[in-house]
Amino acid sequence: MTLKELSEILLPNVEHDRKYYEELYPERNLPEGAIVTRYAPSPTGFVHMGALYQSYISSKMAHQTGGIFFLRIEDTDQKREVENSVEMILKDLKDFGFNPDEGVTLDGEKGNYGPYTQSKRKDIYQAFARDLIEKGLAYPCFLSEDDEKEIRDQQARVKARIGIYGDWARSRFLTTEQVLEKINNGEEYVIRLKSDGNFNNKITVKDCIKGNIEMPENDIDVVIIKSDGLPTYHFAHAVDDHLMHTTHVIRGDEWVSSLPTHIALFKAIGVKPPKYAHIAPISKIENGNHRKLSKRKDPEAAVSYYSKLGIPKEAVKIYLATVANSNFERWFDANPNADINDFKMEFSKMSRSDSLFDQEKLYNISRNYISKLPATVVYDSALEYAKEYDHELEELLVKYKDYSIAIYNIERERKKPRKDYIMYSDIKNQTWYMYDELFNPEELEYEFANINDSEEIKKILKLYLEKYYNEEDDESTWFNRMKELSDELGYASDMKAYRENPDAYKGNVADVSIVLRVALTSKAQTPNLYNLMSLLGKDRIAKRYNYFIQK
RNA sequence: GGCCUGUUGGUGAAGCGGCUUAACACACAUGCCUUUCACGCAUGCAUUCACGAGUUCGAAUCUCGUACAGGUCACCA
Repeated sequence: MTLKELSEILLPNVEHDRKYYEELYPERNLPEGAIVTRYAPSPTGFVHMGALYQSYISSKMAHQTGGIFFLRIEDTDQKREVENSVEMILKDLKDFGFNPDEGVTLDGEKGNYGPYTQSKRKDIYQAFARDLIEKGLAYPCFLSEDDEKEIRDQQARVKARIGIYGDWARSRFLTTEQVLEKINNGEEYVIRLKSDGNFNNKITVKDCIKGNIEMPENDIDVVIIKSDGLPTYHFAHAVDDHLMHTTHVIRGDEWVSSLPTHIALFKAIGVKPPKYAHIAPISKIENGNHRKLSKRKDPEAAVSYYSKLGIPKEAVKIYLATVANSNFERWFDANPNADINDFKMEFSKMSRSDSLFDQEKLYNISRNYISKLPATVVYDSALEYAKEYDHELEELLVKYKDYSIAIYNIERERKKPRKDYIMYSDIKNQTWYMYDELFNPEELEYEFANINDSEEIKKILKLYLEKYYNEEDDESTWFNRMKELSDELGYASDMKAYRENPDAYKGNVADVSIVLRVALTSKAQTPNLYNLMSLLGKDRIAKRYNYFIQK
């Protein structure tokens, strides 16, 4: 019996042969230097920072070279599949603007190199596996789970390397007759690579990020087709990235140790491996040790965590860019008005070791990002946020659109804007007192400071309303009136004079202004009082002050 | 245990043989400015690049060893 015939018995029902598929997916016609990358997640739940980071780098590297970024779903382990994962992945990629040019998309598949879901490519993998069997580069293995355990135990006993290789790969030595007999007995089998590698040989792989990595050559007879007929990750990677003409495989560095396997597989298939870029993980520190950010253990690892907080997507992107390329921040400072997509990302600037996820830094970036936004954009984003997470805020924003925009505009659209909000969930905490619906004096705690005697407070408020407040005043007039008020009541209007001789006064204009501020908003710290007063208007000011005067 | 990788301040890190008495940013601290806060400005914050040895006129940068950390050794990706 020929090997070809054997391959047909081993993998029956294969529709096409390898040659057919090679012709189906010709070389891509791309400009010189264009990079083809992919993001190839398993559908196992929500997207976390590490995955987002990876997809960012992949899409960026492809797009800045005029290449292709595609999405492939690696669902060859059906036990681990989580429902709706693909939808979640797609949504996050879209929200962040890491749109795949090809592959699985919201409205079906796109591109000429599909299918892009591995479970739909079974025939392709089997065609390639048949080809390997035919060439004597792969063989069926009938080792059961128990057999493998026994081999492992024995290897441990004699201190040999663990694995199915060399003489340990017992099914390698089966005759065709024995193979046929086992099949007839209904024994299950997998297809393994018949490795011709030597562990004592060294191979060198040039990683785009980590540089040259020297490793022993693979001599393990890795499984390429599982007993359910689906490929292992390793084999699917080799076949898919060959057929889809991926130029750069960008993935987490937990994969570097399987590099020898992958190199061996590409060699068996007879094609040149793609370039590899293994990115270091984003970690957190726990009990003094670095630990990769985990989907299960770290809620702050979920991309959705930041949506709930109202951190703008752009800010997250900027943060990821600073982690990805150490020179990004410099560039961003130098080009404050540039589109961050114009930044040229480079593999050579990526860290070889893991980075600690720095929430403070993310928040700082977010704060700066929001501070530079025009008030109308802050409004739109806040509304979008409120619609999903805060309906009370949503109602207020809808009802008082222009008013809200005016609030956000206080000390905003200028060179050095205020930086009040880190995230959209901060907005209500910092502006609630501007809305009568949320301002109920009976329930408030007023944060009076130096001046807290209620008679004195009454006196200040009363005099201010009667004599010094005028809605028409511009800011400097308004401030001068406050100074006059201070003088009349024995508070220093000149801070320098006060500092030189504090005992000569009851206090100073700052103390007085705090009374006016707290009585109006209940808070000791607010944006510019003049602006707040202008927005609240005469009637509301009088109403809020009279609450104290009549108390 | 084998194989691979990494280790620069509280954090992200730059630097990759002399221009480094270690850049920049975040955080922190102090002061100034100021009607509060925030902003802004100024200053401070690693005598030293895990440790030890070696190469060199010269090392954070090259080599070796040690320690520590991470990854990986599946019919999971």
